[in-house]
Amino acid sequence: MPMGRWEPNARDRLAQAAMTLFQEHGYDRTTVEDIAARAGLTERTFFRYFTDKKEVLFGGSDALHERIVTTIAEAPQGTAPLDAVAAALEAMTPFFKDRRDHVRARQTLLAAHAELRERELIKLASMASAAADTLRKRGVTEPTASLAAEAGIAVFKVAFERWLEDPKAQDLSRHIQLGLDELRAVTASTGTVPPATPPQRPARPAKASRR
Amino acid sequence: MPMGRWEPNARDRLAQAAMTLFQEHGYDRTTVEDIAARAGLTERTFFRYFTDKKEVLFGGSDALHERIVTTIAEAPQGTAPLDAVAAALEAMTPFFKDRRDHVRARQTLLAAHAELRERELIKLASMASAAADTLRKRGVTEPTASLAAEAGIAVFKVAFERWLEDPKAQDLSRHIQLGLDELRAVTASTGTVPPATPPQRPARPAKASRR
DNA sequence: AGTAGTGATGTCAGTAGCTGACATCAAGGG
DNA sequence: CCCTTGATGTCAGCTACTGACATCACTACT
Repeated sequence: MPMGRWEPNARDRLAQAAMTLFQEHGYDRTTVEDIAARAGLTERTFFRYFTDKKEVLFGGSDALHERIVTTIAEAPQGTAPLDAVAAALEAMTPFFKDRRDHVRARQTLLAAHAELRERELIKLASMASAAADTLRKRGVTEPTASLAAEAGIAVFKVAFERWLEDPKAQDLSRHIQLGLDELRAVTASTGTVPPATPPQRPARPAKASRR
Repeated sequence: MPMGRWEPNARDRLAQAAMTLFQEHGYDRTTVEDIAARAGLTERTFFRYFTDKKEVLFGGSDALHERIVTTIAEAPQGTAPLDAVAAALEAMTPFFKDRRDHVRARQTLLAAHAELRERELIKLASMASAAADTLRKRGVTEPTASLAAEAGIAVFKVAFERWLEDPKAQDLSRHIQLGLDELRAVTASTGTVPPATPPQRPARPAKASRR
């Protein structure tokens, strides 16, 4: 069984080399050439696999993207938009399960580099947009589709962050559920008519005010 | 009254020069040197005012940021989190009023350049984060604060987009109001129980490759 | 077998975004 | 009148990224 002319999995090798070097020497003190060299390739080849130096940290995002779309597309007839989105968020969790440490290391990098956070945000936005598209194909109209999708991503962002920090290490899935509940609570009973009964959590007892 | 040694408003001149050149020749065929030259300055000086070539398109964002924070901080005691955020969104609208054409031209640029959209997204995220901080100072706990803030930004994104496309040219303010209402509708009455009546017909699950 | 094609990679040269270090020079204060 | 200061200019350099072209093992077809 002759091996190919080149070592296989160039893409993965590059991604791994990058992650290692970023952690060892920091993001900006690692040049693309360094990464390529460590993977046994050249800079030019790196840019054939990744459009960007940043992109090397976002390998799994296509798979996530697809998972979201198919999950929403396959939701049972009559599922409410936000429930379809919730199902999609749920369907994302396996990608992170048992990888909390790895994910956390990645987040540390993102926290230190705005350019990387920018990339993360546009990936999330692109997922929201795809989710909205899919909802629209199911007959959901605007602005409902976009709002359900964007709200879902908002929940995911918050849940994800809390999952990473959770000392009790509860499932991401659990945090998503909590986030959704909290979103419903936050949007319920507000607007022009204040609730008769104060919600929960009065840090400072205050008189009800209207707007 | 002798003028200063240099023409005043270097920053504004740079921003204007950039906008003009971007529209005339496109974003990436305009070099920073071009921009600086048109403003009667040098490339080096450009980078003293803007960290980035991209940043030159995001001049007003600090003012917006501040407006959000102060509006939330000054909301009456007892205002529900989402209502405080809604007030902040409302307070942003004057920045755009009567500038729809200019804003639209800017959006055209963003639409064509992912790097610019990334920057826009991180600005919005930073506003959400600031809004959440301010809510927290008012005694709102996590994850309520973050969710209210992120949901608010989600509403703003959708409202903003619809405002730009609205053939009836209704106020941004109006679109925000509609967005908030729709958000409340989307999050209400959902959860585990789907509605009895199915919505409209979905399109056939089609093969679509994104990205 | 011989040959032509294909695909992943390498080589090279060039552009432009961005930075650090240092120079300049008018305005204002003492 | 000198000294400081702040906005700008000059210069050199790094590196992310791109286009054009070369290479060369492997494949497929004749």
